[in-house]
Amino acid sequence: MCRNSLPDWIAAISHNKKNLVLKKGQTLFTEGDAVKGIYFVYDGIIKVHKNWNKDKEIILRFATRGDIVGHLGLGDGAAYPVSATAVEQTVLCFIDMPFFESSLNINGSLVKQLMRFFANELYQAEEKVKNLVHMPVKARIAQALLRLDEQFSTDEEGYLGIELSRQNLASFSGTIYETLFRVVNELTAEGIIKTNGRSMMICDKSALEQIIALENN
Amino acid sequence: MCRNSLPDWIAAISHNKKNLVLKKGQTLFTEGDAVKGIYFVYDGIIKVHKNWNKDKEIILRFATRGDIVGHLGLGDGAAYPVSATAVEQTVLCFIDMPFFESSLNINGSLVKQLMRFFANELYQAEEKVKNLVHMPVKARIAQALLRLDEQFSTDEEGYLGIELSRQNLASFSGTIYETLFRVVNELTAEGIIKTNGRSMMICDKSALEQIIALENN
DNA sequence: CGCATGCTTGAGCACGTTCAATTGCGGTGG
DNA sequence: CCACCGCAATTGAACGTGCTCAAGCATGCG
Repeated sequence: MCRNSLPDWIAAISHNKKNLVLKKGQTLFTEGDAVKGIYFVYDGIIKVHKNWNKDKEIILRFATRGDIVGHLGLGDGAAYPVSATAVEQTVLCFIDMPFFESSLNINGSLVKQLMRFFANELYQAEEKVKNLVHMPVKARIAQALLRLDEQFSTDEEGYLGIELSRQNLASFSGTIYETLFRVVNELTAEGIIKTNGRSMMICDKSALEQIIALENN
Repeated sequence: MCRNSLPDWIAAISHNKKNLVLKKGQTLFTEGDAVKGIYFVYDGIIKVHKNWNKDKEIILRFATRGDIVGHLGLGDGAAYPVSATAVEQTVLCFIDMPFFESSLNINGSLVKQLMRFFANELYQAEEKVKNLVHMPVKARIAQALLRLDEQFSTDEEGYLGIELSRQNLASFSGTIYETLFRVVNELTAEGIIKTNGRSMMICDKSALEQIIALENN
């Protein structure tokens, strides 16, 4: 269903494995950590990000219920090339690599699903590359908001189902705190989004799409 | 061997399929084209790129002998999200999707290799995302040169085994023609690279690495 | 009550892009 | 053989976006 979920097979694999609970802000693994296995998110939100310079990071994606994390460990590298941190309290299950590999050997359909999943992830990543090169900040932020809107359903009032600090939103948009601020202010002033202190609400989705479209002519 | 090659299995699949020859500059497919199958490069170089605005593009990667092209068609989209164009004369073989899918069903090892390949591609793409966000142009160009150096072996004099127009190099570095120009001039003046009109030569690899390292502190 | 920490805003600056003008060169036709 | 044209290479100057830095507020906690 969601492009990022492998609902059934992984669930089947993982159902008798031990669960893991991460509190908000806790980190699951960090760039450079040795690959031990992969993780399957039952509930909550994990951000997958890359750091440099202590207070600079770029958030590549959010993993939520039904998503997997750490799958880059399936590549040739012996270490994770990304970090994973809980954005809110998250329950996940750890599948050690030997077990996972043997599941892959037994279950051909799982591998195919996984391959397809990777293909979609790659698509997303390359789209992001393109956007970073040719879109101005405001459009990137608009895009980021729309992606959040797709991925996280909204509550009854219409607020996004993810509570993201501005810092995180900035990192997800590929910009810095202050810049994100001014743009969010703009968008709020224009009546396109609003915030209730906790989360955000997109009031005018087509306005966001239009901001993005300006660059794609 | 090379992270981007699937030497044996695909070769086995493809050995009785019809070959295809593309002249320099010819395009294999364009963003939005319906996915018909995937391609396997026997010889030559294909650039995989995304376009917008007629004369603006970003080159995501180069596919060369042993690489596959069009594999994003394996994702959920019905259309290629990228374009593919020959940088020099290229021989490749087309494998239609039904045939390829059935090969995947028969040959579990192939799927696993492919999955691993995707994982590595994803790693590369995410690395690129990071670099675009936090590196200044000069460092990105240095990085681009090093990647070319890795991927394309050098001739007896030490020149890169790829003849890339400056326009292409700019697109690969995520910048524009003029900017690339000035930086290439700088690098030449500093004695780090040189050019013989056809191709380029990296004279001082560690100097390039140092330019990149300045940003990663 | 005072210090610390994070939010907010302002001003300046730098990098890289844009635009335009000039040069160089190869091909073509007179 | 020279003159002209066209296109790509090259350079210069100016502009704008978005980042940096730092000061002003607010909020919280000892």
